[in-house]
Amino acid sequence: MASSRTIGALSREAGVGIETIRYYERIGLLPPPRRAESGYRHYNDDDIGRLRFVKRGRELGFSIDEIRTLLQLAAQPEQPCAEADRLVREHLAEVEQRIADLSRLHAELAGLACCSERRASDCRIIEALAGAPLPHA
Amino acid sequence: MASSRTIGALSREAGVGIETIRYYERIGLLPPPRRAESGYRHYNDDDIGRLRFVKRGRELGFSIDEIRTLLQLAAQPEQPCAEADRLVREHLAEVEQRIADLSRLHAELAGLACCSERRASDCRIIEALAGAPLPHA
DNA sequence: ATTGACCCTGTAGTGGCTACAGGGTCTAGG
DNA sequence: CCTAGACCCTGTAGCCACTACAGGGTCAAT
Ligand SMILES: [Zn+2]
Ligand SMILES: [Zn+2]
Ligand SMILES: [Zn+2]
Ligand SMILES: [Zn+2]
Repeated sequence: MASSRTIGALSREAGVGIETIRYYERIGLLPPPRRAESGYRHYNDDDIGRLRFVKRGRELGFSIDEIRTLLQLAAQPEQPCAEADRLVREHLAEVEQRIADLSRLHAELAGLACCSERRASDCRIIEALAGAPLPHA
Repeated sequence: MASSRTIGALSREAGVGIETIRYYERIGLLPPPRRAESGYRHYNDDDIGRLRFVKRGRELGFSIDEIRTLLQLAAQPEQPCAEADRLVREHLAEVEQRIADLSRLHAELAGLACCSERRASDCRIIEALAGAPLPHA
């Protein structure tokens, strides 16, 4: 017995918003589901699987396009998975880059804190933004 | 002699794109500059200062709204700078949160790597996305 | 029959730019 | 004086990945 569910039920089962599901369909990430006579969408078990796949991909920070590729790879079970591996490595490098950027930012911001006793004209934060040279201590 | 420059010159001096400068003006982050009879914008030295302030703020990851607030604070030199300090702390917390999120992501992705010798049907990456339980090693 | 939960389409908004299209202006060289 | 090319103008649309309506139709229980 293949179970069938409306978009609301799918939304609850997969933990993805209704609007988001319709958006994924619109951009071709999910296939158009069967429709009842009323026009209501009806989803089967494969559809949950696919949507959960997308959700996990997003949680891992993959872009929609990267997920599109991963879905294609998953649909060709006999092909070697080298490309999936490459994609993960590439994405890992992106994440590392973002962490490095944010860490640099963090250090700069941490160096600015704690001057709330001054007037704005002497504030280190304002000075740093306005371009006054900071003492290089 | 107050020097005056067109938008192209300002763009080069501040290191901010022309389209971006016009965008900042449109959203009220920069004041509308003097105009020549031709309609060309002309900027003075204060305008460079303000634009550089904005640029540094963006480089530090502040949102446009945060920069708006910082600009207002900088314009009131007699006020105490407690609010600027609070804003920086708050922003620092945001950055820390983002780093934490990305680090979690990084760990998960790193745990997936290196299976390019297999077929897609056995690929750990595909399995992990499809929801197959990973051995908890 | 009515209520209220659910569903539909289509459009517009978010942030922070960026990229045109389709024009006008300015300046240096010939 | 004329023209080429660099520069400038406005207005609009696109990017990403959603999210939030407005204005309607459908379904199940009472
Ligand atoms: Zn990626
Ligand atoms: Zn201060
Ligand atoms: Zn912030
Ligand atoms: Zn693999």
